Amino acid sequence: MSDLMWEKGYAATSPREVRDRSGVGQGSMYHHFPSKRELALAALERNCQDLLPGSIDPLSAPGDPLEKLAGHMSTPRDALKGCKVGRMTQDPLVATDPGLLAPVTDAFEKVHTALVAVIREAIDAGELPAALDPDRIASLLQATIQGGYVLAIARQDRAPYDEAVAGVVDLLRAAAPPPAAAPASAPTTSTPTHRKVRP
Amino acid sequence: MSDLMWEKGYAATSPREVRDRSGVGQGSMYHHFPSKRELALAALERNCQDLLPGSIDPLSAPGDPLEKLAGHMSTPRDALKGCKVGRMTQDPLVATDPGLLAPVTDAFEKVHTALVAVIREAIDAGELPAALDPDRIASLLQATIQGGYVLAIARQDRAPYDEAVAGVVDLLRAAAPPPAAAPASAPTTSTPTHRKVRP
DNA sequence: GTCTATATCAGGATAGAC
DNA sequence: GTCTATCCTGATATAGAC
Repeated sequence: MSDLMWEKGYAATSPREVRDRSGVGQGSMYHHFPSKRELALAALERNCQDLLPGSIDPLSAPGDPLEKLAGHMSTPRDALKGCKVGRMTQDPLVATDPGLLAPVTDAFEKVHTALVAVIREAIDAGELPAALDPDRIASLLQATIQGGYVLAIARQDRAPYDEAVAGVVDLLRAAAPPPAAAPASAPTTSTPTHRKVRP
Repeated sequence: MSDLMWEKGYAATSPREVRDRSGVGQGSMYHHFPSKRELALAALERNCQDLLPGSIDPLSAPGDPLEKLAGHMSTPRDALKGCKVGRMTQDPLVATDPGLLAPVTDAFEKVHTALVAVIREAIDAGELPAALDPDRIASLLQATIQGGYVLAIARQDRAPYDEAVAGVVDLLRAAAPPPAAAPASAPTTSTPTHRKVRP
């Protein structure tokens, strides 16, 4: 079911397909899950768990903040298959069902939080202008990936996905040096625990 | 059908709903369209025509390039409803049907072309660094919008859409002044017809 | 717990009167 | 050209044997 949700979404996946692909009888499935919806919920939570560590852990690891952001964007992704999690937002049955949408909301929120932390590190390190809003940049990075999938599928070609990702990394680098301020000064309101001075 | 495609996608829309909403008999529909697919194709082409002029015309109009890009991003959009066109890419029946996907491919391509032209103008005008790749930035801008919809629906809140859009505009502005080069020099390979010198 | 067989209903399309 | 009535299939779920 997890795979089928990724390939075809929730609404378009039938119990029959689940049975065929899993080799399990129809009755067994309904013995363990009261309905297709509950099965989908379990599958979705599993898909979120599959993706989250790979997204969040590298961001939490030590390393140069801007490089971590670039690395996050460059993580290999199958642009033409779409996002296991993000795709659910376009499924009308999922988007209108708060219970099914919850794992999706949660997954995006967790990645957002991790991104914001790294963006703050980058600002503190003088790699990004202090005038940038970390929430905006974090949402932009997530949107770039999700939107990249849309463009890639629309063209049946991963090129626009790669372009968008490369574009936002280019822009981050182009925006990098705060024109005149000294990198190590101008502290933000938070305690500068992970401040990092560029040479 | 156009409305239903927007609200629920293609696969999730039944002929019965079309009949109910339009007040037309089932037979009438099949008199004009041989199948649901042909009806959907017509509806989709109509949706593309609805959106394209509003996206492209302002970009082709005269005006400051960077402001045109910012204006394109800030065009009011119903973030929680998703994109009439982009949403189709997540519908498995559409994505696997070249005939249905064609209008979508085409619409994105046309906006991309218009964006690239304006980005070149901005570079020629010295508003953006010449090192930026117009195709990348154009794909990034489109991805930001499409991905913003995904984030907004995931959170059932338009805030992340607005953040992403604001974020990319912030980055464009932050990247703006090419550090040291004279704005009016360093011509690109194309004839600089619409060159614009910043004071 | 798993299986096959079956019930129920909606999606998609057709028939044929008007 | 439009309508109502109807057909066929597959999606979802249940029954009940093993």
